[in-house]
Amino acid sequence: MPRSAAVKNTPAGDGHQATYSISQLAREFDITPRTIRFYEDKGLLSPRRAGTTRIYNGRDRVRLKLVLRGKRLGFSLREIADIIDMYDSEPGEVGQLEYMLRRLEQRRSLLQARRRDIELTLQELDQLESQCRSRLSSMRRQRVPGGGAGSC
Amino acid sequence: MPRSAAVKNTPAGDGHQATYSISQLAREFDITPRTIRFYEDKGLLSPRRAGTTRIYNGRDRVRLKLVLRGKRLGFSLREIADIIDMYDSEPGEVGQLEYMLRRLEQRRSLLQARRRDIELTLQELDQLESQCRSRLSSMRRQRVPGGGAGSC
DNA sequence: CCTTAGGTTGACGTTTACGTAAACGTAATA
DNA sequence: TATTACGTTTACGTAAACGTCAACCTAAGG
Repeated sequence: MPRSAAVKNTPAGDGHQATYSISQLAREFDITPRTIRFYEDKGLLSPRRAGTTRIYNGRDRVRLKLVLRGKRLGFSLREIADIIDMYDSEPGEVGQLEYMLRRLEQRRSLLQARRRDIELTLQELDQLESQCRSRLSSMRRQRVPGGGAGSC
Repeated sequence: MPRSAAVKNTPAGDGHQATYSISQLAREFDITPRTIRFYEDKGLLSPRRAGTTRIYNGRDRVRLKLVLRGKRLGFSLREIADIIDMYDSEPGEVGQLEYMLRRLEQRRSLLQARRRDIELTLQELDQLESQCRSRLSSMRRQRVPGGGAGSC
């Protein structure tokens, strides 16, 4: 045997899903195993166990991805847990479904507001950049046009 | 005199800018005075003083607005300080300007990535919502169509 | 004069999201 | 057999971003 069955176990054509070790996922998403265990402690993940060792499947991996995306968007782990749980909650009764619809609507408007924030900021970056460029070109017209880094 | 010159001092037509007390700003942006002082402590604000009392002008208010927008976008106060300082930094030399252009470009791509995250999430919300709705309608077709809240 | 409504500076407490280290088990490899 | 690489739990440490007092000053109003 070569010395590593790593990267992805049982990706074969049979019924088994691909599985991952904690450090494989950590490497893939550039976080530490500690972080992944911490997320599990907060109820965001619940991988299978082989004895004491954690084994993650494709669904676990997707959940982790969602967690990290939520973090990039500035949500707390508690909020993320709430959101993710909506993804794979069983239907339940009518009241539950209506409640969920209301919460989805809240999320939507919040995300739209955030997107608006981003677009405003991007516009301001554009302004700053053009100011920068015009200053630069006016400076270059006046003095030492050959300076700067990379010219040597 | 009525008992409050509050809301906005000297908004008149002379040279003075509008000024604000700390609690006025706190109310306007729905944060506490403590938060505003904390931001000052971190170098994000530097209002004028009348004796010991802080007095904020229009520019201070705009800075605070930018801080809060940065927070909504998930930036740390240190990052926000770095960004905001670019807004009103004096031109400086060519190297500085080029450095600033590179940082602007980094910010831009980061914000674009975040916007992409948001759009993905919004799409998923759409999917969830339509799943919800179809389940709801199929449930209503089968049983007690007159239920729910607000019907009494 | 006393209260009330605002302002100030410490200073310690709290929550979140991990980092870091100790102490241990296990399986493959030199 | 000893090392190396990976895994585990438990526990304490920490940085960020405030909250929450306490103790004080100060101008306006009844």
